[in-house]
Amino acid sequence: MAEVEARWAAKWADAGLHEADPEPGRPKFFGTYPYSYMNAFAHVGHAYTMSRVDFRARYERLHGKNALFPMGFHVTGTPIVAAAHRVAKEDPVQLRILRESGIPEEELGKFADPHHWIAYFPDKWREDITRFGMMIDWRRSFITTDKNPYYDRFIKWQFLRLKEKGYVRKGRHPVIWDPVQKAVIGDHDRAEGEGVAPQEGVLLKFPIEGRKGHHLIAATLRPETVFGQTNLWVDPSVDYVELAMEVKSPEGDTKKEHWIASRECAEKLRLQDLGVKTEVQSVSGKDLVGLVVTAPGAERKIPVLPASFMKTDKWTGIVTSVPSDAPLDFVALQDLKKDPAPLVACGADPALLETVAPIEIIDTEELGTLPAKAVVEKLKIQSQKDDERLKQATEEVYQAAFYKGRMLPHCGPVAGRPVSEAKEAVKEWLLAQGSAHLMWEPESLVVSRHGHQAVVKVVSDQWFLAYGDKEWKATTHEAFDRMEILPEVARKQFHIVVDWLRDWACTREAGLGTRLPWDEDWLIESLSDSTVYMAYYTVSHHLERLKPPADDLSPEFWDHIMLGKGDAEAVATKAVPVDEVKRMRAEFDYWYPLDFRNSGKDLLQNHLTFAVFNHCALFPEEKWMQGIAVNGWVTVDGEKMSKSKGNFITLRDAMERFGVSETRFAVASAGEGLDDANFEIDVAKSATRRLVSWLDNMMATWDRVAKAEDGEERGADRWFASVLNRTLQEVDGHMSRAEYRTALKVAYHDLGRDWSWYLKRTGDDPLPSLARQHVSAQTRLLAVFVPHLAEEVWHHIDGTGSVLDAGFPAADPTRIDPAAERQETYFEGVLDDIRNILKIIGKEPTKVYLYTAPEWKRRADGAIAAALEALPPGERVNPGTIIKALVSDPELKAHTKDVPKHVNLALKQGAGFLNQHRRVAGVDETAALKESQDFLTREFNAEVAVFSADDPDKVDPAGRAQGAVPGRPAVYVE
RNA sequence: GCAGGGAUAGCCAAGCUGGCCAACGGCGCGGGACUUAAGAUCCUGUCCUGAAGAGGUUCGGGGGUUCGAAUCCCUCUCCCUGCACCA
Repeated sequence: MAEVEARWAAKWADAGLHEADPEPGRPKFFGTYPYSYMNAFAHVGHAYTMSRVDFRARYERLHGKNALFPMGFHVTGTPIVAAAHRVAKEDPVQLRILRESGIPEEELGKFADPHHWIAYFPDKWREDITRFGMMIDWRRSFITTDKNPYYDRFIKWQFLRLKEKGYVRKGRHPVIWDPVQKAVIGDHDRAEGEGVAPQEGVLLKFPIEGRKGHHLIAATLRPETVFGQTNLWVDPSVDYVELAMEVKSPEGDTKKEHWIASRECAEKLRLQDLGVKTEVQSVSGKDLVGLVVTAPGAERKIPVLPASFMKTDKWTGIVTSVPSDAPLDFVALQDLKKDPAPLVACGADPALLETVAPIEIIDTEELGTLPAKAVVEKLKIQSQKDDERLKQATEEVYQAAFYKGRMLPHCGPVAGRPVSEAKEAVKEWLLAQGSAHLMWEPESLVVSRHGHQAVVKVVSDQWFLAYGDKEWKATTHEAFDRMEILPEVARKQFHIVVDWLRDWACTREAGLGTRLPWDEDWLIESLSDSTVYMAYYTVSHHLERLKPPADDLSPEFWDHIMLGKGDAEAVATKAVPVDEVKRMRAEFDYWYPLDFRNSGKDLLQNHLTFAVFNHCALFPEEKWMQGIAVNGWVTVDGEKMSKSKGNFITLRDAMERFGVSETRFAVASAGEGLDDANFEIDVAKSATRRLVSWLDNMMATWDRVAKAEDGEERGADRWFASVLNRTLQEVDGHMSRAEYRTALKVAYHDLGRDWSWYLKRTGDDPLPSLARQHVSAQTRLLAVFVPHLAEEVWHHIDGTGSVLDAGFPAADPTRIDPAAERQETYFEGVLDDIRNILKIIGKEPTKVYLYTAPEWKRRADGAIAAALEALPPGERVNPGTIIKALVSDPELKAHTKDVPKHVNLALKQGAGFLNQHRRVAGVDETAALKESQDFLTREFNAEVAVFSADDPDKVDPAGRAQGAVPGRPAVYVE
């Protein structure tokens, strides 16, 4: 088989079979796979997803379309650069990853250079994918970033135009930041805290009594609880700092203030651009204890008390205390009241404590109005050091308060409102008063690969794609409504994503990429430079051929190619003359819009949605994307693929181990729809003998029937003709809905089984014309899945052209014959009955007698069925009425005695009766069985006699014939 | 928590516009044929009972609608995925 595959792969390459050029007037199909990131080899997951496009492209081509499937390679972003950097530093983990993917030891060093990655992996991908038989037009391939000046110009054009339309905007944006390296820490650069995002807290300012303009600051995640503040906590053993600030007021002007917070906090305030001017002095925590401050929101005087539970590197190092709703505050306060020594040690008056007590602010229903107290008592928390249980308690209080709680009447502007609303409202209210600011902190600990604890920096000149824009969203919704989405359930998901998508930070400081045309300090981020590049495929091969200076590709050039704006003459250059400009414009216009894009479901909420947004923004409606298909992850034998489990299979491994066609077969069988697909090793392994025997059988069958003439048509022939033609219709439907696994099941497994049954039924004597149709049709169906083998068979039976251009096997609807199929189903039912009897009596038969039902029962059943069908819904049959009607039928007069019994038997089956009656409609049971007598004799190795119960000469040693009913002949074996 | 999707026989997995469903198909397992043998292949069986084609109990738990429910409704339990600035 490997020989067949290699031979055809070479021939296809020579003939340029997979290259597609515009053919005006011929319908086209343009399908794409989102180019993969080039930091590793292709694995079976990639193979699964790209095979969806390959199958579809082949299917469309069989249907006569001019099908284009191009593929590029993505290198934008930081991972390659970061990985190369790690190689340079001889990071053992990184080196092991490369070694394990099969890179020879002596070449490892080359990977210290990012450029080696972007040269090496695209080559390997192309090799693997070509061998895998993907129908790709490689002339159009390219890589991203400024390493490809043409693509670079294209992306610049895209961003320039997006900006003009107001879709690229500048704004502030929090990022996870390494304060020592002074760099953003992406997920892949983290030693700890993968997936952790910045979290917004509300920074509260507490004016110190008697010191105008001086504030202690504390942060809270629950601004709605400000009404319950009773005190502040500071750590007496810590040195805080006093900062001179220039703070933005809500009105927009700046105000000079002094803030006191932890030393670590000061750095964060700087990074977050909150207005730090200078550090005035260091302030001992001890000196802060005993001060009186005004609690913002509550506008109440509260004391500053000592505690030791807070960490100076979290938020401000000062904590506002709400003992009613914060278990930790409650416990700390309890402890301090029990033993005021720490307070006294700071020289403060223990009398301060007298006025401090929890204040009810929220009715949580299940936990009452003092939820912290309730939970602390419930969990029996004794100490403020009991971290584990305090965390649990806090979580429990929050759940109860946020989702079920209501603010009590004295809570100012939010009195009576649900906590879930109050939270946001209080935040806005405090901000508007100027008594609060926003501050960010990582949700949980993040440590960079350099070993530094991350903080949050607010980038102030960050560029965004305005996916939050209402009108843009509306247009995008419209596009999704019109698109073909497979599977259909994904459409709802897309609409949801469009709704919740916010502005997207689209620029980065580091990595590879295209520079923002108007602000060259910034690089366009990888999910943003890949949204409309499918359009670039339509001309990339021309640019590679002409090799113009990159400057020829002005924004106006792209306007003309992509949008048809302006004159070809105006954008033509020496290297790109007018006729070439026209050619490219025409080619874009021919292939666009994109008909189909297939990706894994992980890209649903970012890349795929972005792509539709951007198409809507840049292109006129008729060039919007037409179709998207989404597929699930790939598991191997039901387990998630992972290097550590040792079940990670690259595409080249798979082809090496199982073979090309086998891999394609297993990948097609792996799954469909949004559920995870399962690549089964056994399926891949056993595919060899399956496919070899398929190939041999097709060839042999063809040779046998190629020139033979048809004899008389038999029931089995009509049956198989019907099944075959119905199958062709079904497969067409499944393919069009991207149900490739089902398509393969029906086209290969089911049809193959039916064909075997047909051969068996006819004693290996198929009708030659039908056999020819079968071989020809199944070969063309399988050209989608195992093209090399199908090509081999096709060449054998036809010899001209590729199977890809042989046309999708059309069903002949006139050959679909439900009666013939009913007859076969009937016959199989009889077979089952006989087998069942033999199984129960447990002996080998020597003679089998079959008696079909007498005519009068058939007539009676017709009347019963009619009566049942005429029955108004909800009413029960009255057997008496039917019996009366039947006995008055002159045709049934002779059987008056047997009618009641028959009717009762029939009605006892309930709904089953009607089904069975319909199943044998139009079947001549006696003829059907007689025709199959030879078959039955072979099958049971016994003499088989068929009689009608009406036959006066029947042989009926056991008197069974009377038991025959229509559809269920009586059986007697001896 | 929010959003979306699930729960089917030993496992995987169809069905889910209500009746043709004891429930497609695959794997696994039993029996048989072939073979010196193993493997492969083919046939056959695989919820329980049954010496005549039958009956009984099943499609996460509970309740309901209906002549009839794996399929519709309610409810409970459990599971998966996403909640982003990362390719």
